[in-house]
Amino acid sequence: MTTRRPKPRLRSRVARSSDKPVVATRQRLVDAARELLEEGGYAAASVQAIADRTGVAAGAMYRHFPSKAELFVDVFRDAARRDLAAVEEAASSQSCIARLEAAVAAHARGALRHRRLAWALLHEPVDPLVDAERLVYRRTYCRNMAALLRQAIAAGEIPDQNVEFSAAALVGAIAEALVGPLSPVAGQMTSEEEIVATLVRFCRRSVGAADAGTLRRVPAKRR
Amino acid sequence: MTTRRPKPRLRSRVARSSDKPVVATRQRLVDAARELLEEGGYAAASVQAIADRTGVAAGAMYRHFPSKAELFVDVFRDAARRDLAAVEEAASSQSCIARLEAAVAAHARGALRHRRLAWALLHEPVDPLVDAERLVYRRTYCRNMAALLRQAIAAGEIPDQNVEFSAAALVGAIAEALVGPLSPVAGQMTSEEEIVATLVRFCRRSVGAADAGTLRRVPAKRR
DNA sequence: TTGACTCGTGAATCCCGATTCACTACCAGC
DNA sequence: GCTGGTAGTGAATCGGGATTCACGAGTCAA
Repeated sequence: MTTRRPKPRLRSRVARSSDKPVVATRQRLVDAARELLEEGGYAAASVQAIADRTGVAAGAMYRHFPSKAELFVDVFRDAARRDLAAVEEAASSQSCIARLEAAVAAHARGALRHRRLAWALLHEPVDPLVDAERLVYRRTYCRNMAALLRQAIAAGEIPDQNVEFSAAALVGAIAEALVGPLSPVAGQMTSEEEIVATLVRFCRRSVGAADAGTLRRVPAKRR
Repeated sequence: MTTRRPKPRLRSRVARSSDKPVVATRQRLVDAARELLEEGGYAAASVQAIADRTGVAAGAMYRHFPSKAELFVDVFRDAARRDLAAVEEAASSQSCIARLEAAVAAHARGALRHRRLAWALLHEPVDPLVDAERLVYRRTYCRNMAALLRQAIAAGEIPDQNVEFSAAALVGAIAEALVGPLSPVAGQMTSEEEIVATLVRFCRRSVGAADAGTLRRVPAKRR
């Protein structure tokens, strides 16, 4: 009943000299959680399961996170950071739509491996705490997309439109086409590249860019 | 300890003559569940809450459904039937894309009221039992959409494309743009009609139909 | 060596919502 | 008035997963 947990008070904490990967556990917990999320969604990621996979006891988690929810905040933050970085890096091409395409493709490729994780990242509801973190990711994702759209409009490569709306719709379309439970894709298409190509084509069209590769230049202007 | 619940054995059961709405309870349970789903998602729809709203005790639910999951199967089936009916009815116009537009618009309008419900219908994960029912709805929805696309292609109104894929992407785009948690829409746009119009425009474009209203006829053919 | 601190253990506990069940209330036909 | 059947009650029970905590063990610095 007395006050346990006597304020962690993080000292300078010189790195251990031992060879065992001491720093690991916290990260290993996050990794284990991510893996479980990927394999069976939030339901499969119980504290016990996470601890088991990490190779520690259930209670150990609470040495590193005040609650399960906080652990997942980290999981989300991690995964989102990676995804956003990949997408951003991809967006460094010539024309604006090319950048948009690259971003979509990068995101798609990431989502195609780790489908469930991508879905969990975007949709699966969890603790409010985690939801808040998810929202950050979503917002960023949409905002990036919207920025690309704005540039493309300014460059006259696509018609004027409500970029926020289009961005949201794009995110939805991507998520659904790629990771929707039994997205029709799975059975029909063979190569990942084919899927990505089809998706990119869809996105291009949806924002009003000229259709195939380089053909047909849109006159710009018009909503 | 003895065997309670002595096999219901449903007799012919002549309707009661009393004036009280006896038939109601079962349906009222379904309605209450739907309302709670709409208000606070699955988390808010506990057996207790449902029973409370219905005005009965928790145990009463089990007179009508073998489990909570089965109740929700009914909820989903109900809501999905309504939505699909509305969409189907709307799809009775002249041109194929007009039908597609009408379907999208009908669905959108339904989703705009009852946002959370729409989201739950499409995305929120629940018992496997309910999930199965949801899948039926989804499949039907995608299939309808795909059928409309196929017709439009045959009629030369939109370019050839992978209809399954486009259908899935459309469903995703719609869901996200309309009911995504804090879809960017909410703040920006005023009237429901404006939202619907924007969405329809987006969908038109994404499948490759000519852009605005009647302007610009697409030559058809090309992927 | 000792004290302070960190990492970890794992059984016990807590929490919370679904489910059960003994019992009551009403109704209909005999 | 009985009897069988259905609808409903609500407290008790169950189950599963998160969280706690008393108790090591290793490790540093004084």
